[in-house]
Amino acid sequence: MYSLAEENYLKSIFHLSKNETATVSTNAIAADINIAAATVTDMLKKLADKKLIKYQKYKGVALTKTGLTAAGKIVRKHRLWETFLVSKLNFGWDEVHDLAEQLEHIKSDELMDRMDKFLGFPKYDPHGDCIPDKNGNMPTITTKPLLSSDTNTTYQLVGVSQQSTAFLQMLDKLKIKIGCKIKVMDKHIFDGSMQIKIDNQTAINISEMVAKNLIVK
Amino acid sequence: MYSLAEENYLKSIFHLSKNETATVSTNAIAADINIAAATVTDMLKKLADKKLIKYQKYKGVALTKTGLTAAGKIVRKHRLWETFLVSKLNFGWDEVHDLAEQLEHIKSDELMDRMDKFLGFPKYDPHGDCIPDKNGNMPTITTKPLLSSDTNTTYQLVGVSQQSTAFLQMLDKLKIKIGCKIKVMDKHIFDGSMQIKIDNQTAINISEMVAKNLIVK
DNA sequence: TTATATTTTTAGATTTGTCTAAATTTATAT
DNA sequence: ATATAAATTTAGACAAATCTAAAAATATAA
Repeated sequence: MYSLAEENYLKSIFHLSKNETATVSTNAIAADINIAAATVTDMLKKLADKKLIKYQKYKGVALTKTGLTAAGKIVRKHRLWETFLVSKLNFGWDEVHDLAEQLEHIKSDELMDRMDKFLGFPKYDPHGDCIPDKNGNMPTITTKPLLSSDTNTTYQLVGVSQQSTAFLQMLDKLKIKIGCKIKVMDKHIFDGSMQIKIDNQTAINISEMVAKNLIVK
Repeated sequence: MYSLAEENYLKSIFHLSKNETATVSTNAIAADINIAAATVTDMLKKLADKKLIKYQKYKGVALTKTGLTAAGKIVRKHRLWETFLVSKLNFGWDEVHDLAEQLEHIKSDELMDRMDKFLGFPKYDPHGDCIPDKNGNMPTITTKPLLSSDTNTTYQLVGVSQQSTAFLQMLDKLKIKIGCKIKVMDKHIFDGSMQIKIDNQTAINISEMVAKNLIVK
């Protein structure tokens, strides 16, 4: 088992290395978790001793296989807890981060497996991010909810994650069809809604609910 | 906010002072939370400085009003989490203690209020112990051990005063559940055992040991 | 009531995770 | 290419929570 501090470093390295394939710098970690760079250096040595990261002085770090699955398991817990808080306790999706940050450190695989089942084995958390499997592996999916997409990027609609008549009829009205091109113009933090263009037509506004259920690549 | 360690001391003092009205001894706390007596002394000074306990060297401690409600809130969280684990995630009532011991330290009143609502505002946890209200106050209810009950009277089982796995498993075998009706048919002076009917089924015999640990109203 | 045992506290040390300030290494710019 | 800036590490310190061993206070027993 890892300490609370160790888990936070692993998680930070995990998130920071997501975009770049390269190594993560000491300062980046320090800024991310709000801790002095000197402290980070100390902890990196400790994590390297435990074979959780590859670390060379002044050269930055990367997770080892062990470190990656350890981090993946923490992220899994975080995202399952967020899903629980939103879908069962009716928290807003913008209110659950700090709480999940505490809950993710609860030690029990059994608990999370039961929670997973209780929630109906969700694939995405309330922000549209993938939930890693019980071994900490991030499912390699090239598709994702439009909700977690980047502004000013064009995607293709490959599916929807909801079959209700009301939803599908709405898509018809909006001329949103499987296979169409969706360009994300703007995202509003306030209510999760976004401005999009369908096949280069005039921009329309869709709610968070809709964006969450459109699966794009 | 109190540290994890502080919360554990408060909880321990709370539980230990439950029976006796007198003060709690340093050694009793040390034994309860498995920590050296010298360490307990240090922490008692700290808690006394914060006005959470009344403490005089060599004389033992008692919770102040502030300390009592602080402890009550922790106990509330513990018992709400146990209720959640058993009633929503289908854990056995004998499996949830250690997990609740972790979860009770999550910092968020909002979370517990929502959980309380989600669970339907339960009055008792899975072991039949009262759940304190949101201000940490323990409801005062008139309950007693079945052992001190009257013959030919029907009671309702509201709790058990022992948490050992052996005991809880035995109750499962005997189909004795929290909330069930217990009619006292006969009491044997000789060995303290008694003849009872559970929910009007055929009478069974239980030992004094068992009768002592069943709390009814 | 006085010696012995038990309980509690004091004193000093350790571990973990953090800090600041100074030194060192690497990167950047002229 | 070398001076300057930025990033990183080292060194030394600190707080929280713990420990062991020894001293002091309290309780018990002959």
